[in-house]
Amino acid sequence: MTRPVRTRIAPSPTGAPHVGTAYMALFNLAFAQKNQGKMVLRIEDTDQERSTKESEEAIIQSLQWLGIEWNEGPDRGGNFGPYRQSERKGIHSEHVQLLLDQGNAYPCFCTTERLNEVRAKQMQAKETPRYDGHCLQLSREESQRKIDAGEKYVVRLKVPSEGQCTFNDELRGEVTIDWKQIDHQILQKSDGFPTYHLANVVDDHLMEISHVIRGEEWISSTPKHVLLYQYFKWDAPVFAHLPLLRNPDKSKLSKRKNPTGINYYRDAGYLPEAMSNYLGMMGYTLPDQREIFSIKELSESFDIKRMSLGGPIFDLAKLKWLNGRYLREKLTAEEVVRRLLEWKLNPEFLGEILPHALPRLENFSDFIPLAGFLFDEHPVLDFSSLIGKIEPSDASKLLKICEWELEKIRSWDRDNIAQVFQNMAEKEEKKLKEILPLFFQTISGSNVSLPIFDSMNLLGLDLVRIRLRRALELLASEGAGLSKKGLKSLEKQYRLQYGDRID
RNA sequence: GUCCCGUUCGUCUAGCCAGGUCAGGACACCGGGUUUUCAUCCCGGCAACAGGGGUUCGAAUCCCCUACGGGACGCCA
Repeated sequence: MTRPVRTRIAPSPTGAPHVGTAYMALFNLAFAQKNQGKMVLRIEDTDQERSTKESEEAIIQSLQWLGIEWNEGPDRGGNFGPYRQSERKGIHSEHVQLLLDQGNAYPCFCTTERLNEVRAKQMQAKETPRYDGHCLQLSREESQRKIDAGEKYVVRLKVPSEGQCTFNDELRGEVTIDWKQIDHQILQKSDGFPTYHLANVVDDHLMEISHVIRGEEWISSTPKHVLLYQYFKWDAPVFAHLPLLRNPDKSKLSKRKNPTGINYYRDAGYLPEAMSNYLGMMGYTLPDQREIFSIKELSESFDIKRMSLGGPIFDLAKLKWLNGRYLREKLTAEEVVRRLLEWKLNPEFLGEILPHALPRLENFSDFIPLAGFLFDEHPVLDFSSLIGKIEPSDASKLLKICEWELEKIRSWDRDNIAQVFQNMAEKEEKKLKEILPLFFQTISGSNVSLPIFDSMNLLGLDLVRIRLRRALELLASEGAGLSKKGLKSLEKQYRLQYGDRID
């Protein structure tokens, strides 16, 4: 008897909703639907430092925008809850305890410093960095004494030191990895929260997930998961590792090189059905080679074996073409009008713009030239207007720093944005007035426009970022860009002056 | 560096598993037509089996090696 098909998507709520998440979700959904199964949304918020409620809400909202529906999740319940890992901490610790009792896991008291040293040494010796088993030598009594004395510790997975692990990947067949390559993975952090590996395996099992369909990046840690299933004496699910979406330079899709936020595409005026259609054709083609299809059509004929394994490059040009076809062929004129109104031509958004525009208006005709850039995917820039009186090389530097600094903003609002620029002017020992024209041009493509901080606030980080990048590209094409070396030294200097970057 | 995964036009891909069609389609690009402009639409063109070796009458397809690309190597997921 085969078990009912249950798939899951397990995003970590640590930032803006990512197209990669949507990509995986789409195929998990298609697979579940094709097999009369269910899809679960599980929020993996075991990283207490970075997880936020806002991010969780944003992820749920943007997946829904795309038309991706799940059967069970924190927002709608189900019989296998809770669906938020932070609420399952007790379950996870019980399982960690079980492993400790079995002797398949052990407490580790090593300091970060020691671990770094060991790692560095191994790298130098051209070995795969791996925990050296230092605390494995501790007797149970010794460990207990340390714990009782209040020493901080983590729990590590005991991994065989010889032999190899072979598991089956639904798309690639057998994959074999030496146990020697596998680290004694931390299962429980010193804050008592489980790591991904433990929580993921335990929850997948308890939620009766039959097929784990996830990104290729997980292949190398699958042996850890397989081992956990063995230790717990559970049947492992079927694993299928999908290719990763790529930047044009073939590296893993990243916001530094591509808009990766789902909301970017919404805000830039793409249709959700075009977006999910486009994602569906990354690495997959319907048996009849149709290019225009809905999630429902994708699901009806979905065959996971048809996935291609080479990482597809996320190409804006084709997405744009596809979106155009939806606009022209799939929607009626009335529907397009309605969508346009829903998008940005609604009283709420116009109402937010108006207070900034009104003092500058003499008649309605003035409105569009003034505020049009808020509706652009990005404005067309002109080199000499862009740099104005500023040194071109300074311009590149400021734009880059601005990008890094804006990414640090926890809550995107006018005041926090203004603060970034105040701070930047101070650190760069320039007057705000001197550096701002550059950003007026970058954001609006003009120096006759709305107040810059409010404009940025209205645009949102994603749309601001692409403008910064466009400006940077223009400068580079005029020979005023940052060289690889220049970027490196700028980053170093930046860290000193502004603190670490956030990725 | 070590291990794992991958590789068909610039890009997304069909074909591969069950060897035998001028390697097909789409985006982009170029050219032509329709359109009072532009866009749409239509027609045409450019363009790929990473390299080498094997198996075979025959290899994009099966096997091996090399190269290249990617991913993983965190008290992130």
